[in-house]
Amino acid sequence: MEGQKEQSTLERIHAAAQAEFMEKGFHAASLRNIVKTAGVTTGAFYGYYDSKEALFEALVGDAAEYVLNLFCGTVDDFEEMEGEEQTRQMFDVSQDVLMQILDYFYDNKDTFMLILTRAEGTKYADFGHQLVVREVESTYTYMETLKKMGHPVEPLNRNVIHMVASGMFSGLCETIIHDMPREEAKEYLMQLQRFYSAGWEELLGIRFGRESKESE
Amino acid sequence: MEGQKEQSTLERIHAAAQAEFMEKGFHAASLRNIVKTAGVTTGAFYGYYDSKEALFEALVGDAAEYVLNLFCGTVDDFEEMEGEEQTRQMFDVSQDVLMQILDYFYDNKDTFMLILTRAEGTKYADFGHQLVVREVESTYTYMETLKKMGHPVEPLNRNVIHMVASGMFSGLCETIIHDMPREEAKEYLMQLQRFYSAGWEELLGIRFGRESKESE
Amino acid sequence: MEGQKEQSTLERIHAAAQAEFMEKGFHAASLRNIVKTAGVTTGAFYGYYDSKEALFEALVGDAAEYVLNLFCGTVDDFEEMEGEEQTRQMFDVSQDVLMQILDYFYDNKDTFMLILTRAEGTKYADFGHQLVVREVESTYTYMETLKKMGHPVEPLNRNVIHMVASGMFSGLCETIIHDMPREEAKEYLMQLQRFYSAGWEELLGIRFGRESKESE
Amino acid sequence: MEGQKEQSTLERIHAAAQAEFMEKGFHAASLRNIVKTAGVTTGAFYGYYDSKEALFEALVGDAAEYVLNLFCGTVDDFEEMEGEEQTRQMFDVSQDVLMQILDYFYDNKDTFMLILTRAEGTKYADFGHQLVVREVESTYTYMETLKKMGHPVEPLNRNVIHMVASGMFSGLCETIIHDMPREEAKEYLMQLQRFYSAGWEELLGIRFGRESKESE
DNA sequence: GATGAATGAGCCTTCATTCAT
DNA sequence: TATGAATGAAGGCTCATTCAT
Repeated sequence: MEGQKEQSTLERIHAAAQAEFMEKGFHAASLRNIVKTAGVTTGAFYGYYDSKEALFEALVGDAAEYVLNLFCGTVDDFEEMEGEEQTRQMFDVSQDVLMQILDYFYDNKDTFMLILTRAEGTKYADFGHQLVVREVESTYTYMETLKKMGHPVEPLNRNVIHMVASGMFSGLCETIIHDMPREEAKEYLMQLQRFYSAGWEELLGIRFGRESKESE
Repeated sequence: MEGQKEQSTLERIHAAAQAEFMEKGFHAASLRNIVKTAGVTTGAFYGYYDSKEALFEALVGDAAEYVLNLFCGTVDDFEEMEGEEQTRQMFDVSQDVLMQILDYFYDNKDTFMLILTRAEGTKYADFGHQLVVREVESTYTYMETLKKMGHPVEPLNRNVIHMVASGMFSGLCETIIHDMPREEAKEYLMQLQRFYSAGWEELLGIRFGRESKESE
Repeated sequence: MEGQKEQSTLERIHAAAQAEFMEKGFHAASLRNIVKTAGVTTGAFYGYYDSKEALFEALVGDAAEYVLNLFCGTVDDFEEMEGEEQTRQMFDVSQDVLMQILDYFYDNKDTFMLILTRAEGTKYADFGHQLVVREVESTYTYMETLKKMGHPVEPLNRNVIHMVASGMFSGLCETIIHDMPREEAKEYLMQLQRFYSAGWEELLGIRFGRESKESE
Repeated sequence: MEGQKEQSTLERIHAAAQAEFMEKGFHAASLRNIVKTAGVTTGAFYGYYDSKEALFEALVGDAAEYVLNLFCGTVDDFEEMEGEEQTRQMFDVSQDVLMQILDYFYDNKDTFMLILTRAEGTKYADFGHQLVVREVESTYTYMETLKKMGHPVEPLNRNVIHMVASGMFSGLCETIIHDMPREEAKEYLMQLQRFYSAGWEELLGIRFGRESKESE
């Protein structure tokens, strides 16, 4: 309270852990190294966390959950729309949520670097896969809806959708992984979205409504 | 001599290593566990390989190199074509090499599961990234060529190309990662290619020649 | 708190290490054996030292450095004297420093047994050689001084001086190596010094000033 | 017989062993390394020798024994002389045997480097000590003889003799250890002998007959 | 005489975690 | 809340030597 310069024990542990996990990955990271860097003792550490895994979770858990919730919530909302409305809104909703995620990634860059590249051996290793799976499910349901609405949609296997969705997520992640500047990344993401929209239209044989591209 | 069932020591080591690496990843895999499963002593193991890393390399090195060479060779050849020829052939060349890679992935499924998902801590951890980088470079060069040929191509930043290429590769990998049947996977990949072609056409504002889609 | 008999962990490690190194030499000594004898685990050991080598150093480092400094300091001081003064004091200074070293050897007998006979594989393996080299340099300088002062000194090659100095040091070490009683050793050392003085006088063709031998 | 270029298996083993022992010392030397360098298999090696120790012995045994016999034989012969004769001959006999040893050292330089500096862990570690002990015994006996002959010899403790003899041997060894040229080494050794003679005369209070120093 | 795969004990070192203080 | 010594299992790896061929 008196001075803001001094970091609390916990803060020092977090900082040291972030650096160590980032440098070596979860498995190769050494807890002893972390506490040494943090300038605390092992005993002190175990007063805060029960294990190395718990420490990793503390570092990334909230952010991961936030994105998961953000994405799933958006998808849930989308699924409650009517079919026509879905087609009309799809592009914008998608663009919106992707942009939000991108922003959140950049707001918590270190954290998501950990999640996306250093989580092998933790339950966050399949973070991306979780998002993709939810996306696939939603897209599949949407396709069913289209069919029910009498639109002649080419039948697509869930696996294709998975492959596409996985690619989209992968592309999204490259922005922070390769340290692209945030504003540029937003540009890229919008281009990527146009790319994917065109792809979906090609595959489904339909056309989405979008404002960002009036022509044709 | 009597039966063919007996495996050689090396074969047993390989089998045990494949299983252990697959289960725990390179770092967490235990050499002691591997040799125990293989039914040999550590000393015996070191008669074959110099280190845990060398063992991993023996398991995946050739296959990784093969794909790298296959892909880079194809890209090299493509880059030596004339601009017009490139545009005409792009789709087919691309489809062809992707199909070859897919086939090779399935011919060596266990191996590529290791490379793609369990290589953290080895030099194969960036296998995908290497391919993507080469692809990006080639695409960028192609864009320059188009520009020189007088085609009005929308200027694309390397990073966007990277994001797209990374997504394509990611999609390709999902086939074996999620254990899709080979023949189905080929179908999916062809659809994915249509998807990506449409995406590129959208982004670049051009149209590729392809037989698989006469209409329009 | 209750009794003084209980040794600390570190003391037990030191004692066990001293015994093991003494018995087998640095290289052949087994850390596992040391910690077993000390009644601790390997982990406990590495809380104190970073390596087997660090343990050896902890056992002998200070003592080795002390003698090195004592000797070099004395030699440095000697070299700052004037030539005449040097000749006059040589015997006494030499006797004094040798006696001091002998005493220090005996005060730390176990330690110097390690340094002098069990240090192969460590940086202390050339402890004696270091002292000898310094002695040789000093003697050589003294010879030059004599020459400058106009004394007809027979020219001696550095190598001869090295051989003599090495012998003197070797003789000195035999006292503790062969477990001679300290007081007797002092007697022997004084005789050895008379021996070496006579040798030098013969070789250099001069005569040192000394009180212990008035006659002749 | 046909070609002299090809080395036999045994010769290659010897050469590799010499190099490995020289580089790392007996204990740290790796037999596997030796056979690899020699280009043979471990099995082949064990056809020649029963152990690493046996190999070391094969390399140095004969030479060590030769010097031991040469020295002890000389001392034995000396001890059979009459007292007066001993005093008269001492210097020459001593010089002669030292020169012979020096020559033999140089004739088998690699071998004696092994014996004198790399034998820790073998029975040759105390090679020097053995020579010294014999020398001490002889000198002590000689002193007794002198006493019996009525010469007023200052009583010397065996330990002093040991210290002196040890120094002499140490000086002798420095020649090959420090790679002094053979002919120079001989010069140095003669100077060393004058040094030691003067020392003994001082200590015993007698005078040896020697030709190399007529004066006085 | 030679092979070379295999042994099995041993090497030094690091790990995440516990617990008495 | 914190200490820090200690645990005990496990890590990858090397050793001299053996033995069926």
